[in-house]
Amino acid sequence: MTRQEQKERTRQAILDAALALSGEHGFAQLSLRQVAREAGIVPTAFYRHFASMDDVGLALVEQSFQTLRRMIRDAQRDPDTFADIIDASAEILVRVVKQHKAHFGFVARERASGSDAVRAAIQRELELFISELSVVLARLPHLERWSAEDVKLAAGIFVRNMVYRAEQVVHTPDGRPDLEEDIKRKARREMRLIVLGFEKWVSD
Amino acid sequence: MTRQEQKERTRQAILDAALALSGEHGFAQLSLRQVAREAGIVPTAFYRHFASMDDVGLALVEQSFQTLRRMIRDAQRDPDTFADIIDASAEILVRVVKQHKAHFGFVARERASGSDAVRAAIQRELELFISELSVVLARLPHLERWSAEDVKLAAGIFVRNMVYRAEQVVHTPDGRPDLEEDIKRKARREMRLIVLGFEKWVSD
DNA sequence: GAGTTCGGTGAACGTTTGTACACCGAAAGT
DNA sequence: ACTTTCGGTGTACAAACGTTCACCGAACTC
Repeated sequence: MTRQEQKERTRQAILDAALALSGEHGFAQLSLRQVAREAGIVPTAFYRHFASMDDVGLALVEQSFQTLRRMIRDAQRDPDTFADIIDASAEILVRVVKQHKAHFGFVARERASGSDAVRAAIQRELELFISELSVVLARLPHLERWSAEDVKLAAGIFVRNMVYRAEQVVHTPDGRPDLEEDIKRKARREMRLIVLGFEKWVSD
Repeated sequence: MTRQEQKERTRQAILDAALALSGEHGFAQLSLRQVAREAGIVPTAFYRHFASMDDVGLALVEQSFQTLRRMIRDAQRDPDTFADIIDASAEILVRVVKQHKAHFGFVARERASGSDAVRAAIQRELELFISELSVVLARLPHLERWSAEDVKLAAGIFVRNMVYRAEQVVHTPDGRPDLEEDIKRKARREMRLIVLGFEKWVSD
């Protein structure tokens, strides 16, 4: 195994360990030694990869949002998405969040409580996500004539509501399809209610 | 000074210390010794008032939501509230959150990242708040015929959006009325957009 | 006024923490 | 084949942690 491969592997082990452990008691209270132990290395070896735990946090933000982006890309390829964009969104939301509970849980938790650097990084990524959704929304029937600001406002409401429902999915125990269906149903209805406002909004 | 008075005073000092310190690095990473130091007592004296830091967290949740409740009660007394309920809500939101940044910051942070007990307590209080808002919303022109579930759905969207704007206010530096105005404006427009959907919603 | 209650004290313990340092051995560079 | 690079190791130390215990003195009870 080349040195580069091995290094990347250990780096990922640290990230995996941090992500797994942060699910139990929050990222901020992880100790460097704890993470190193879980990653199978000695504490001092940690410094060969990250300068501090804060850097690990930033790397996890990046990794988590890569997951999110992949989800969006795949969703847009799926032909079902265009049949009913709301039904498809609710479906995808629950499925993907369930698949990546650790990443989404991390983002949900650290969005409000992480270090300044981590919080800022998450905030930036979410803004980016809102911008991307704005592009999609702008093509909807009633929104063609809206100002860019208004489209972003609507996208923001959408995204924040989805973040909330994603949090719920994260905290839903596995093997409870009834609870998942309930979340999907609520998410759908919420989106529908918001969309209804679109028709009557007078953009300035 | 009676013993009871003194005890209550120290207890409050612990809560104040924990609230103030948690503003910097999050409640979970506070140490008992740190809080005791800030409160002006010796670590062991802490145990005369709380069994653990977790209990302090629960007490802070209660105190924070008392603040919120007082805000709602006062708002409903204010005659301006009924002139335009949306304008008034945005105004009150920013004013009160600014006045109690520590409490609202605590709730925002711990809502997603606190211990299970603290998170559950906050979740319960927010649900309660949504129920109360539902009662108010149910009297609005278009919502009279809605099912209880639908009213709650709408109230949930409202509250979650306000929580987000409250988070923003918490992170807004003092003495920036321009930023505050911007938040108010966005909050107003978001509420208006959501309300527009009310007229067309068909409740089942 | 004697006796009890109880909030606060101070020393002490065993852990865990972050980080420094010198060192090793295999991969990479020559 | 040599030297260099570098990810990982083991020891070490001072600091902070939660919790225990015996103890003090002023506010309470009677």
